[in-house]
Amino acid sequence: MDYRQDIIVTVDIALLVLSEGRLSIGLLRRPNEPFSGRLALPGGFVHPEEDDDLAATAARVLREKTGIVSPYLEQLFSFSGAVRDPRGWSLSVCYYALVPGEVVEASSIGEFELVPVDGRPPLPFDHDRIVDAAIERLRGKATYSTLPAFLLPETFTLAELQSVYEHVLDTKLDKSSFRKKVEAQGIVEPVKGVRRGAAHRPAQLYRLSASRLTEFDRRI
Amino acid sequence: MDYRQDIIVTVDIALLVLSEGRLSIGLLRRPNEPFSGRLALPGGFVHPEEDDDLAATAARVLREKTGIVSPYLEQLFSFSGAVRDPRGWSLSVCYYALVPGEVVEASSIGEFELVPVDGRPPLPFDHDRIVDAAIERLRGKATYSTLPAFLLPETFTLAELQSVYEHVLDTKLDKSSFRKKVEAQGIVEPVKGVRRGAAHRPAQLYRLSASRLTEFDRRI
DNA sequence: TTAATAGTGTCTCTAAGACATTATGTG
DNA sequence: CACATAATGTCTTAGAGACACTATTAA
Repeated sequence: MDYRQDIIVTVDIALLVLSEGRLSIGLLRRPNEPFSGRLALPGGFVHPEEDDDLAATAARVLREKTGIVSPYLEQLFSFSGAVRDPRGWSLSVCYYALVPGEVVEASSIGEFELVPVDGRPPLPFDHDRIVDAAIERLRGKATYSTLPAFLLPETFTLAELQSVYEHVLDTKLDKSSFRKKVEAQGIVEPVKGVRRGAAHRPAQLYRLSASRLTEFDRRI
Repeated sequence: MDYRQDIIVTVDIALLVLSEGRLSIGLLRRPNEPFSGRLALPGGFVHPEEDDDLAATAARVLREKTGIVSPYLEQLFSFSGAVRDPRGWSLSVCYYALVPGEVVEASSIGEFELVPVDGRPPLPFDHDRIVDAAIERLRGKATYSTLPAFLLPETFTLAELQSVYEHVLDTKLDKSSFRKKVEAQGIVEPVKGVRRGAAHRPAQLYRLSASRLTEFDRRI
């Protein structure tokens, strides 16, 4: 029995970066049809012989198309249907990646562009829905996890950490409350070194206590 | 160009029900190979001609295989890889459904079985991972949304609502605090009628203010 | 010294938790 | 009436928010 179906299976990746204080998305100019020449999310086909699973596909596609190895790559959602791709009934398993700005600047290649998510050009396929879903996921998890910290380099100051939460949640947070929360949840630990250079008291550097995502204590 | 790939695309559904006070999963005895005769999640192939998208596939498969039309059906995760299905490299887009016990009893058909999630038999494929992911999703959302209420019939008492949260979260909640929370979030509204029959004061009946999932106010 | 941000302390207010009290039905 | 659960109130405590105050650097 032949189980092959007429479904196009792809992986697309929403690469989120904080660039110049704005939440931005990584886009590539498409070299081929459909939508040749348009900016779109990096994506590609699954290579069953090469990829153990779709997470491997996502990491490979991101690496091959942008040169980036992301410290945070999570499955977002699978988008599907008859009309989202002009080639036919398609299924795109989408991932989102959070990357420090420094990583993008160090390893970006070719036709790669960072565009602020607000004010981005309309994207082909249903890529706008994908970007919106990625932002919503990031926002949602930001209230109860260390997720936004993955937009920062490995060490950071508490002011930088607060700032990234503020940008992601699009709100101002109180410095004292934020620090008390961070302290209570034990999500960061100080490292040797301070950030100096400005005309004020230097700031202690920290890193995440756990290298992977941690969720805050929650109760109903 | 032929975009067909050697990937088996299926949809599987984790049907969660509160049955006799225990969180349970709906299983079907498989009529065909692989794993013929074993209890497994309801699942099926995508029918591109018939299904607008995978959500439609999920609803159709659930209806055809169990007779159930679920009031809550949400995409869970896509599981993939070379080894999870003996037929080859496969991709299963999984959904989870929450259904009131009454709906299952009214419309179940054939070889359908409800099994408590604790103490279920080992499931074929990677269906145990899928069930675990569904429970984890339900638990996670229970702390900040009305999700557990979809395990109840349309009208319910506050004691029943509290009980379903307690079963899902596997914890005891304080009656007074729970009611204050429910009141503050405005997630339910009273309907005409009370639940009587026991030797004590009758309980007011309520329903969800919004027919769809609502999330509680959260802050970092 | 001044300006700027780092870092901490204090007060208030909201809400969760523990637990008591009143309300209202059935047997 | 007895008794069970519904429904509400009270007190305590934890934490968020607002904001003041001290600390430490570069210019």
